[in-house]
Amino acid sequence: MAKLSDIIEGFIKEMIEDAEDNMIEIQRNLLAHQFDCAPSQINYVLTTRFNNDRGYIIESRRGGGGYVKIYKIPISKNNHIENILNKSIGESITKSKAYDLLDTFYENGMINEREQNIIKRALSDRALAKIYYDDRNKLRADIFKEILLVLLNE
Amino acid sequence: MAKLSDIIEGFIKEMIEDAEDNMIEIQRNLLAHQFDCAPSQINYVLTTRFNNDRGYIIESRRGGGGYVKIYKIPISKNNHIENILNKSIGESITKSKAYDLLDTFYENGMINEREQNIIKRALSDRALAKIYYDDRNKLRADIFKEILLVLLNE
DNA sequence: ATAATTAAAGTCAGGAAAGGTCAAAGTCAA
DNA sequence: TTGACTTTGACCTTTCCTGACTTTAATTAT
Repeated sequence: MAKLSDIIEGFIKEMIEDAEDNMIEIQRNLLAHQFDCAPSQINYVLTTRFNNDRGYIIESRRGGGGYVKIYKIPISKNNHIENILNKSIGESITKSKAYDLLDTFYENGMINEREQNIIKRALSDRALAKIYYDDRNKLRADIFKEILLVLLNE
Repeated sequence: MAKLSDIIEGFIKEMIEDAEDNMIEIQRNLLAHQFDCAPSQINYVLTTRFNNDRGYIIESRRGGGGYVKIYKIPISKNNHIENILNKSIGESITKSKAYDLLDTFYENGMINEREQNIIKRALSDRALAKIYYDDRNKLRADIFKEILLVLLNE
């Protein structure tokens, strides 16, 4: 008996395959109703199956006319970066390692100076100062991977 | 099903585009009647879509012969960012408010699309998912402010 | 002139329609 | 039988839209 989450995952993936632009828009409650499950299970599927490690970006809005958009980022250009995403960054990354990677990206012409500055600021200890040291590197990894998907896109 | 408020927003923006002096004058009740909605919905659209942060100024008069004037004001980059830094962000900022500001930056040519996407990813709920909801907006404000400093110095 | 009437626009609380969070309970394989 | 993964439900937040009530200004009647 395949697990429901797997079925929903497959269903969403098919929808994305069929879409022209690697993006779909769903309504959480509607989908939950189709699969006769709790709406929050849709969130579970999204966070476990459509996360940034797997190359997906999610955007959503609440309120009347709300929606959930799922983008699949095509990563073909450079598997070098794919490795970085999964191996060099992983669960956790220090500031200096992150900055090193960004320097490399800059030298390779993947990002310009201004982009480099923006990303460094976003990952800086100052920006993340409120987070306890133990958790900071994990958070930094999350933010970095999310940003990388933008750089990888196309 | 596009939301009515979005449709009204688009309609007003087109009117402003077509105007020579970046200013239009409307009548609230008339517009409400055109779109078959409550007059107060026009106010809702004005306050959510044509506010200061987005670079608009509203001026109106009640009573017979009343009117609503909407001005689009040209915003100078540094001034605008400083205002945002001082007034609109503060200790804490929601995702949707931050995204809204970024949309305005983009529309005014202060950032390009890729920069917009990078910053949106960095401030997304996904990137900050590990942080408990209550603290997330505070962290988002910290990161956003750091990033804005980069945009200021160029 | 003053008062009454009419014609605007503004405010605000609240309902409805979405999606989000988190912890507890359930399931299942090793 | 324990630990990882799944499922659920109670509660929360955001966004949209409306209607009753208020305020202000112009017009008309006295």
